Amino acid sequence: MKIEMAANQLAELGHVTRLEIYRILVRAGHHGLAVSAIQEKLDIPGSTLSHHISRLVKVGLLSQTREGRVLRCQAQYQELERLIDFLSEECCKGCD
Amino acid sequence: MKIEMAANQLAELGHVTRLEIYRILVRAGHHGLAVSAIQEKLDIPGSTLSHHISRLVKVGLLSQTREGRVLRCQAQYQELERLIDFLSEECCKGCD
DNA sequence: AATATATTTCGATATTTCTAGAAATATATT
DNA sequence: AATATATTTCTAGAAATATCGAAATATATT
Repeated sequence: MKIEMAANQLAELGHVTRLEIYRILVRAGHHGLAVSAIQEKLDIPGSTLSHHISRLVKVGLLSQTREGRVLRCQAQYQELERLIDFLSEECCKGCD
Repeated sequence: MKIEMAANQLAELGHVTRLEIYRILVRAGHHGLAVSAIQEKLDIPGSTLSHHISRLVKVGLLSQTREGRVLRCQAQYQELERLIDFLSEECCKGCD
């Protein structure tokens, strides 16, 4: 993973509301949750929620699939894995 | 780990220069590196470097120890571990 | 086609962050 | 004490981000 990509993903996770959204979806499993279900859990305006979700989608941490009127959001687990691998890479290579 | 703490740490890592600093120190091992050594690797003004380092220190991802005129910076590995644990926690609890 | 539901886009304001030069501080050396 | 080295703090302008109401869009239902 390129460092710019890692920094972008970390920055998006580095906001309490977005991290809450992300964690809810990580816990929810591959099937994910509808935007409306997330909104019920968080109690924030739709426009704000939509803004945060779209940022997480943009950096690849979430995906969305439409089911009729409902948009379902899913955590992209393999991206989290790649990000964690990046952070751990060559950890302590020059340890004493 | 509280979510506010995790978000703060992620936000600080979510900046290319800071992530570079942090990765250099993660690779460097427990002994760490002097601020001046980091500056040589990155080629940025001292004030900018100092600003970024102090932000990483503030959220506990780095520590600093003075050795005479030199300030040595170290990655706080256990904080990274805690952060990664937070991100992975209850991962896919409701998987289908 | 009209209406209802779900979600996003727009727009505007408030706040935060980034950057780096200049000045200040801390320690070491002479 | 004077000077040199290492690093931080101060400052301020530019850029980015956060928030949310209003309007727009997409789909479903009647």
